[in-house]
Parts: sequence; structure tokens; C-alpha cells
Amino acid sequence: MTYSEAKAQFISSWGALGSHWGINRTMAQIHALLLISPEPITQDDMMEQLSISRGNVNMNTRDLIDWGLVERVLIPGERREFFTAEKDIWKVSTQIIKERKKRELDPMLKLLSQLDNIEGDKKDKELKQFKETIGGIRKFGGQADKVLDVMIKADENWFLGSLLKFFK
Amino acid sequence: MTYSEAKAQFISSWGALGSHWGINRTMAQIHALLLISPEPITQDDMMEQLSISRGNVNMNTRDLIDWGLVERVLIPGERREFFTAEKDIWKVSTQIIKERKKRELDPMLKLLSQLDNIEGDKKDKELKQFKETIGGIRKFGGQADKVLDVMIKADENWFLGSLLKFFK
DNA sequence: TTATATTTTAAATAACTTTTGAAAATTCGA
DNA sequence: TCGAATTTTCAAAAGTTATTTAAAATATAA
Repeated sequence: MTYSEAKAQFISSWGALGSHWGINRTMAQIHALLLISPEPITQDDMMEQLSISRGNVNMNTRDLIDWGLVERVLIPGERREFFTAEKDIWKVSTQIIKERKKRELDPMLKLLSQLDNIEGDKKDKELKQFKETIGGIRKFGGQADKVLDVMIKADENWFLGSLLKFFK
Repeated sequence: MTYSEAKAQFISSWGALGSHWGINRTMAQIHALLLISPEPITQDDMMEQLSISRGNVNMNTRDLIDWGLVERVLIPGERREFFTAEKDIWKVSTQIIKERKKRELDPMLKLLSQLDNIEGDKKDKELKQFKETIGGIRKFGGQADKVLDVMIKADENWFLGSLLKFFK
């Protein structure tokens, strides 16, 4: 297999994987391209290599920056902007987890805590099941919250960091 | 807050959460309804409570069964089919993880192992970065694979099960 | 078997999301 | 400041996914 075949395959399947994760295909493909580019690249490079429009590149690059996965890089003597992606896959994952926790888990747990004080007959079967379900999810969510915090903080903490090196 | 307000909120936000996770809104809403229903319910109940069509209910219920989250229940003396969902949220999570691992992680790791033997000049910067990126993802994916296996097996293994009870 | 209740399927439609392309805004050197 | 290079925006077009509807298939009771 040649390099360019492998590259095309990688970009395409990273894109497909992304779409299972609520990330759009193009965004994931741009990310893939940046992951394998040793040097920062421009929006024109992305347009050309992925055959997509300028607007599309611009919007998705911006989203990747919002996710904290991509950075703008200034190259001395160059007027155009260059972009580069974090290459350490552990950091990429914790960054994604951090964002998704903030965007999804936290609001869900907040809502569930509101749903816990409802009025009604305590003997009612429906109400009982509702409270049990909500309670179960909250308990589980709370634990998940703690586990994710440990993972996120591992990068900022020497001891946990070296503990997690086993997994890296 | 009344029970019916809380119920509507829960169904709606479980649906919204699902759509962030590649599960469609309606499927997640049906799942939510089943999670809080103390007794098995029929497709007509779902149609009525969620205001959706028969076909939609049928397709999504079937998908939930494929995911292993919902079961058909036969009620003696009843001609219609009834449905019920697993209520233990730990089991729900491991079931989802198991399915997604099978559908997403496993194929990705398989592909990456193919992309590892490409021909080309070893001194080439592009090739070097490509190999590093692929290698990093494979290593990470392999570890994730192991962690997920531990979680999945915990339910089938007494020792790990009681260890994980701390988190339940 | 026949009539009826129930479930499944799939084509058509509706709703939603992504992509383009061109115009507007911005940046920066001369 | 002006003008060329570059980036950003956004309305329209294209593409995708979800939903309905109605007809077909299946199951059950009489």
C-alpha cells in the first residue's frame, strides 16, 4: 500500500468515525488531515486536499478551534494563517471528553436534579418508577462525572499523570 | 412541579441527549418512556404518549431491541405485544458501550492495523508523521479496548462486579 | 377458513443538515 | 489611505435522515 492510498483511507475513515460521534464528516476529515500533517497548513491546502469549498473549510476549522483541537499558527513572513492540530491522542481524547462533559453531561445532571422534587402521591406506581429511574441516572451520572474529572485533571497533576502513563 | 411536567421534560431531554450520541431523537424518547414505565407498554401507548406515527414507533422500537436495550414481553391473555426496557442504568451503559465498541472501535482498529505497513522512504517527514499518528491512535485504541472489556465483563464476573459496586 | 386485530414494510414526503459560492468584511503592505 | 490578499459570512442549493401514510404481511379467534 502506498502512502497516498493509506492517507486517503485514513482521512475517509476518520471522517466516518466522527459522524458516529455527532461530529460532522468534513470536520473530522479536516482534523484527520491536520493530525498527519507534520507542518501547519493553510485553508487553501485543506480545500485542495479534501476537494471542498472555502466556506466549508473556514466554518469547520473554526469549529475545531472551538473544540480546542486545532490552533491557529502565525508563521513569520507569511500573511496567510496556518493551522495545526494537537497530535498526542491522549490529549485529544481528554479535550473531547472535557468539552462533551461540559456540553452534555453537566446540563443533563442539572436538569435531573430539578426533576427530583415533584409533588404527588408516594404510593403511586408511576411516580415511584420515575423517581427510581431519575435517581439511578443521577447516581450513575455523578460517578461518571468524577471519573471524567480524574481523567481531565490527570494532565495537570504529576501523580495522576504518572499513574495514567500506564495507559498511555 | 407536577409529575406530568417532569415526565415531559425527562423524555424531551433524554431525546436531546441521545441525538448528541448518534442515537436518533425518537429512539431516545421511546427509550425514556420505557425507562419510566413501571409496566410494559404497547406500541399504541407509545404513539399516543409521544404523538408519533405507528411506523415510526415500530422502526425505532425494533432498533432499540437490536441495541439490546428493550425487550418484547408477552402478556398472557393479551394479543398485542408489550415492550419493556432494562432499568439498571449500569447495565444500560455497558450494553451501549459493548455495541458501540463492536460497531465503531473494533472496525477502526482493524483498519488502522492495515494502514501500518505502507511502503516509502523512512526519512520522509510526511510518512514519519503518518506512522506516528497511526501508531498513537492504535496504542490508545488498544488500551481503550481493554478498559471497555473490563467494564463489560464486570457484569459476568463476581470479583470485578463487587469491585465495581463502589461505582454503581 | 374467514374476518379482524396487529405488526411490518417501503415509497413518498417532510424536516433537517451540510456545502457551496459569491459578496462583504478584514487585514496588511506600500 | 488605497488596493490586493485573505478571511468570514450567509442565502441558496444539494444532500441526508426521519417521519408519515397506506398497503402488505402476519397472527389470532371464532
